[in-house]
Amino acid sequence: MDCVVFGYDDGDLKVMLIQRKLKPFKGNWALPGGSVRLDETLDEAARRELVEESGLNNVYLEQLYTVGDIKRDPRERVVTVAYYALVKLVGHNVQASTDAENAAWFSVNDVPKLAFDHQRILDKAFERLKGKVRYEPIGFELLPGKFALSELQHLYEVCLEEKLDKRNFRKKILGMGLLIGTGEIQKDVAHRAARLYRFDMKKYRQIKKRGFSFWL
Amino acid sequence: MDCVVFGYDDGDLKVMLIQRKLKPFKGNWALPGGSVRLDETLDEAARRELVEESGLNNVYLEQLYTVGDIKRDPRERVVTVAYYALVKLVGHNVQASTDAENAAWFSVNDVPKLAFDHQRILDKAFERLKGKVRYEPIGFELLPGKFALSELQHLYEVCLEEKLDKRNFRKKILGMGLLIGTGEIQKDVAHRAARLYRFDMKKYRQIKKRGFSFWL
DNA sequence: TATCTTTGTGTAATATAAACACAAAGAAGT
DNA sequence: ACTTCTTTGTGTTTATATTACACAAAGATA
Repeated sequence: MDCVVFGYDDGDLKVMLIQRKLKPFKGNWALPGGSVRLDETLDEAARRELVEESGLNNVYLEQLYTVGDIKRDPRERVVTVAYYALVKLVGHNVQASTDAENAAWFSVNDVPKLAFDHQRILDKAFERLKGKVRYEPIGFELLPGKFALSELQHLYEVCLEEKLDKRNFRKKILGMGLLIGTGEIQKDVAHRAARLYRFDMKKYRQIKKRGFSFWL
Repeated sequence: MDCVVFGYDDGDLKVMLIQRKLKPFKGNWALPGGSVRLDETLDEAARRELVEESGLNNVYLEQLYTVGDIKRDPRERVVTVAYYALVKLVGHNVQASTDAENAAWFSVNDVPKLAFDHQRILDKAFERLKGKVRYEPIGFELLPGKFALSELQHLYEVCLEEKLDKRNFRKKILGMGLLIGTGEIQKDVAHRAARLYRFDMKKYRQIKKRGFSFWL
């Protein structure tokens, strides 16, 4: 079980990596992961690992795919189920390192050489995120509960690797009626403060049942 | 490893099932599947199973997801990687049964009670097919090499579970420039014979690289 | 020759997406 | 107090894509 943990911080999409302390690829950076216990489902295992390695609870988690190439682990044949997670870095004050393991966040576009086939898994996870962020409102999982529209737009630009038009973006996202103005505004910014919104997940789930589809 | 094998025949989307000869769920219908050997990748295992159980070679095959619920097999904890396959039933004259196993094709909308959690897997596979058929040209994997536009449209209607407008469908699919008229027409039909087309996979792969995206 | 089913074709109306610029808020510096 | 700077917030026009819709002719059958 391996997990690609994405976070968004400082206007940049990050991924959490840990430095291996054990033999194959010792010292290399790798995706956090572990073994699935006999008394837990795959999803439970992924969630447990996430708590153990990052202290993060209650995050968006989704199965990615399963890799079973014969030589992916030099020692023996290892099949791994890969997951990816989206976590709210800002404000959550994540301790990236637990267990005395060396863990850190890297920009997805500037990742060191990874152990095993973890780069391939990371690529696949990013691709999935890129595809899914358009038709499911998962981008919000990476932002704090309250955010400015410009932050949301920038997140989308990073995930999609493409520039978006400000007015069209706002028209579309506000037109869906899923953002609620909190009445609050940004603080401690060196320019005009933007209004803060939150995503109305409850409403989304309701209208989704009635055939609404998110699209950006 | 389990595999959801879809076929399209008689204007209907079918799925291949085998009747279990062994203990848990003996006599019940189930998805074809088997164990992954130590010297083969997951994809190879799926392909091998497919040949063994249906004689089918060279089919579209894709990993679906991995299920690891604790009690899905009453005997012990079994994790299975589910695949789905799209096969050209018409003309290929598939022997659905090999191995003295009892195998048969069922309409996806009229499936008997399945062993294990196979109904869930089937549902998930159908959902994936439904989603993917719109943005990847995988529908053609279910049709014979040469087909009439009305057949293609009907296949899409079955996969998407929605009626399509004939003129708009033809406009769009022909407009992509990926169908080649073979010059041939239908034979042995009790009405005006339709022109036959084939899908230009080579061209698709080329223009896909240049950013073209299939959409229906 | 009449009947039946299915093919093959175009246009107008509507909806969606894309392109585009500027005034005002508010913090920082002078 | 004033100027400068960065960022917010807002509509309209144009182009493109999607939807809705009907009928003549092909060819098999009786």
